[in-house]
Amino acid sequence: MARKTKAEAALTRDRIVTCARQVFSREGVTNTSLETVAKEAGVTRGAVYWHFRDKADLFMAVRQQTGTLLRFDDFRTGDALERLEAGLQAALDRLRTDRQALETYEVMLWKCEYVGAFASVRKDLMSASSLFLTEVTEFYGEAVRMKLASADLDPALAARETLCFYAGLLKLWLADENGVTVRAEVRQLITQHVARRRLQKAV
Amino acid sequence: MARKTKAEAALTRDRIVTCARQVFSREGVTNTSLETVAKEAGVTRGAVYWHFRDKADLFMAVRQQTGTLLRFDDFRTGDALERLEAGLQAALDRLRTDRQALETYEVMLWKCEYVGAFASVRKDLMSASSLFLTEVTEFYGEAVRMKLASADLDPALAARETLCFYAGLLKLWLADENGVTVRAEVRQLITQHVARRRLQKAV
DNA sequence: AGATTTACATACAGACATGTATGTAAATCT
DNA sequence: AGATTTACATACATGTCTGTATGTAAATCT
Repeated sequence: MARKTKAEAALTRDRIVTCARQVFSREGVTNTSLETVAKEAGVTRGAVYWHFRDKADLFMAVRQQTGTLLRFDDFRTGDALERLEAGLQAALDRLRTDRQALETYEVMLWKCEYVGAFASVRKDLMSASSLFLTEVTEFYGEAVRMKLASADLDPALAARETLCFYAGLLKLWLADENGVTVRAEVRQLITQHVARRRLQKAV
Repeated sequence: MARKTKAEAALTRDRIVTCARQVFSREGVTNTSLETVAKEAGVTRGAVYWHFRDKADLFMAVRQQTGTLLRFDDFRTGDALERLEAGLQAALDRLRTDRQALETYEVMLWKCEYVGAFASVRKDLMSASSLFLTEVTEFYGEAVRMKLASADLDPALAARETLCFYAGLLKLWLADENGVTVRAEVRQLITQHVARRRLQKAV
């Protein structure tokens, strides 16, 4: 077949990744055949196997294309607890407004089996959790030092609770299609969660 | 083949369910073939198809065999917050001590794609979440009435936060094989989560 | 300008899973 | 005791997916 320009090839690759995400989210990772992805992208499996080693590799590309939801570095203003809340709110905001992010995370949390080649992805997720813990522990440490939070707040333990809260919130938010469980009140939920750690400000 | 007694047949069915759970947890639901399950159980696919319509049906049986983790009704002593905590602790205790429960929940949370015939299972899980909300909202309502918690604690909102916490805790606990993220401190985590809702008892 | 890659499409070979149809001997029913 | 189910095992028919091998015309390199 006629060889494509490097730029065209990059576009093809990107189309494959985008379509893979959509098919994954419709049919689940294990059930999607590379044939389906290829057709959706207007190419053949030849193109898919040219750009990616196998389905697991393609899955990694889907994750990378979307990137990470939570980026506390984006928030530099306000006290530690305000920055923590801003980061969490922004993550959930992105799910609400960015369809790509929504699809990717729905695949990761509800439509993927972490087995075989995908077991390593689960370890990745746990590494991300460890990073989360480090960052949030830092926030709580600062909050205690600045007297925003009670002196007997254990930063590491509180961070773990926040991690659980966040993980569960993501998972439930994605599944809560009619909004009755958590979707309608995400904002308040996050605000309240952080506020509960603040001194003298029971909610 | 020689017909089995009703009792023998029931044993066969149970063996199939047990083996299905193990294979699911090893290979993921989508990747397990009924042939593998059958072999593991010492029968042929004929037996599997006799007892179950298809893989989804078998999956339901696996869930039913294990039952539900969280049963607040088991705890009748203590105040509302104590009963809530006892329920949560018991659920995580069961994961720790009951291998069957552990396998089932690992399958449900990490090794199953909620797509196609399994989409309805996700709705089941969300229904269970609604029930959780009802029960926990009741606990918090009682806590407020009994002055265990601040009067401006919103029971419904607090219950949603607890739901997120619990969902995330389960998921992370199951993935945290080396215990660094949450497994080592589950007990404290739960205690702290509930305690934070109690008046005058910051942790 | 010629040599070499590249970016795919096409073709091939094999494995594997599913659902159903059929067979059968013993358990259960009447 | 005979008729009927039952609890499977066996056999069949079919579809689907994977990975690789090969072909090819145009980009890119020198």
